[in-house]
Amino acid sequence: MNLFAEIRGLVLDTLTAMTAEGALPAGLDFAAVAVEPPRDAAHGDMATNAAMVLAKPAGMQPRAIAEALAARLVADPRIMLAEPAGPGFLNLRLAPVVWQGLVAQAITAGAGFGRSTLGQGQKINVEFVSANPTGPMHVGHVRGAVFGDALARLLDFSGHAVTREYYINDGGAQVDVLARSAFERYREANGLSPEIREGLYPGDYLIPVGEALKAKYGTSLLDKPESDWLVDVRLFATEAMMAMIREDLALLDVHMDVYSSEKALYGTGKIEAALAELDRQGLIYKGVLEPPKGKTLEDWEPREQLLFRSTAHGDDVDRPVQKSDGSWTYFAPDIAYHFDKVQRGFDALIDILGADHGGYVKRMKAAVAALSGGRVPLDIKLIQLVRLFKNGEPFKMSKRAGTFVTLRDVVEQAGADVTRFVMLTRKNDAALDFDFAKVLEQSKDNPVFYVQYAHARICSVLRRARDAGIAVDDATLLNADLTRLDHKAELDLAKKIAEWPRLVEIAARGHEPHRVAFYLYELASDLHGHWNRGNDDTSLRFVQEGDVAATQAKIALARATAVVISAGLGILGVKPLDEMR
RNA sequence: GGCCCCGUAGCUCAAUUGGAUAGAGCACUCGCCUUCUAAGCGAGUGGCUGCAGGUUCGAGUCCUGCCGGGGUCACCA
Repeated sequence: MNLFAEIRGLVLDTLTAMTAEGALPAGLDFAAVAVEPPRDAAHGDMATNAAMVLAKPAGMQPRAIAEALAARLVADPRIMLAEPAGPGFLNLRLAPVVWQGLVAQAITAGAGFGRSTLGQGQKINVEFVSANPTGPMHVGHVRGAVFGDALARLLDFSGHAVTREYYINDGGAQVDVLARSAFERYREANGLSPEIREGLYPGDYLIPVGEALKAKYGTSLLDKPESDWLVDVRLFATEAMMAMIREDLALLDVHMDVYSSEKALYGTGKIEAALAELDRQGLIYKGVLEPPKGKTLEDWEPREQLLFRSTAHGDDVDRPVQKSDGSWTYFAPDIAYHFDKVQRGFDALIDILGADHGGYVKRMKAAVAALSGGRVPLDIKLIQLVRLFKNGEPFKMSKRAGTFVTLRDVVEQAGADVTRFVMLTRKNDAALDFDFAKVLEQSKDNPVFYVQYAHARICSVLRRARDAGIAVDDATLLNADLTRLDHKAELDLAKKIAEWPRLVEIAARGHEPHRVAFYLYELASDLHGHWNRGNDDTSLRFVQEGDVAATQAKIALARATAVVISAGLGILGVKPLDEMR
């Protein structure tokens, strides 16, 4: 239940009534009327812009509308005060009983508090990671994996039917390289010295693949030409890599619903079908592209290629779908793949790509726009890179894989929860510094710890109350006399909790999970602040000696805070802690 | 050169999708532990939101043009 939406409903009803009474001209559009928390708490609990938005179309002074609206709103028991302010805002102050009731709502809803029906069950596909199956996940994949998974959780929480999907890039030349690299390890397993030539993958992670190949094929492949073993070894090695990738992702608690293979699109007619659909729309033609301006390519030569008229849907130039040797470009099967997603009935698609793929965005959007008849929106989130540090020094590590920091390295150093949280404390399109020393620091400088500590403190209070023989189970708390929560500091904390359902919707609408992390930090800050107020004013402590009723009311507030922290961390994929140890 | 992203306090970043006097943390200054966890809290200092125009009741946010940083640019995925 979004309290802001509820009050907006009240405002709209009131405006409608005013129209009926002739206090407002008929036919006004209320769509732009908003009810929001004001930036400055001194302005009240909520503010509506109704008077400003309606002044011009109504041909009235904002002030006059605001005053008329205010006079009617205060008749509602939820509205304690309504006063026009500034250029025409109407500031609202809500009755304490609203906030007290909200505490009960949060406890009742528990982990589901803030769940929204915003998505209306809309089917939405989140494609992320989609790394080449040629080795373990490395640090560059971590942020995209965490972001995609958190976004999926956020969309699920806000009422969407989410599918997490991984597109296996197993159709290109790099999986042939993988096969040859694995074959050398297979020779090595048979006692021969491997020839890891330039361009092959040198990583140790292929040694067990070579041994597995030996277990399966013995020595039978050793003397055969590549053409005899390439297909089998490639399949074997690719599957081994995918198994490893799944394990890596599981370390971060990331689990895909669907794995789609690029290679599987070849030979099925799906690529041809997708291009035929584009062709039917007159978007496929043979042509020669202009050389890129301002950049000299020595080996440039005019080439006639099969092109997709992506410029018809907002791209800057048309894009080749076929190489000069007649084989498909990477783009062609990806078009087919997105066509497949459209045909599977998704209402919206999201792709999460590295920022270095920014040049790919327009053409993919163009393809989806054409193939779905403009019905299915595609949002592409570009993930900026992560710079690793340790105590402020650039961090390089190369144990297992030889040349790069792996996902496993990061998780083993920092832990999954810390890694996930930190990766989500920045907008996706801003670069992020990840310092192994700082993220493990146990101080308020570290947002992960800070939020966890707030949750642990609340659990500590609950334990203390139980030790004192006070019942604090949810059912009891719901029956507590919440009107005892009458102090401004307590109501302020309840107000922060009230923002949660609204924040979920804003974050979900914008595909911006980082907002959850920032909100949790603010909520934790409010909790810590309130906690310390108990130092000076013992009447604000959660546990009140000799007053069970007051204790239960105050602990209900603490419990509601914990519920929100827990729900928020759930979206980030981080486990709340009951104690800090 | 084209396109995309970024530019906000000394530093790292937010800013409720166009709202009121632009907010946090760090750093700096000053306070708070016989106390439900001081692993914390409070107060203060700090801004021409890169620059210049435009749109409107109102712009960090939208539009145009510059400046600076990053990414990317036909037969790589």
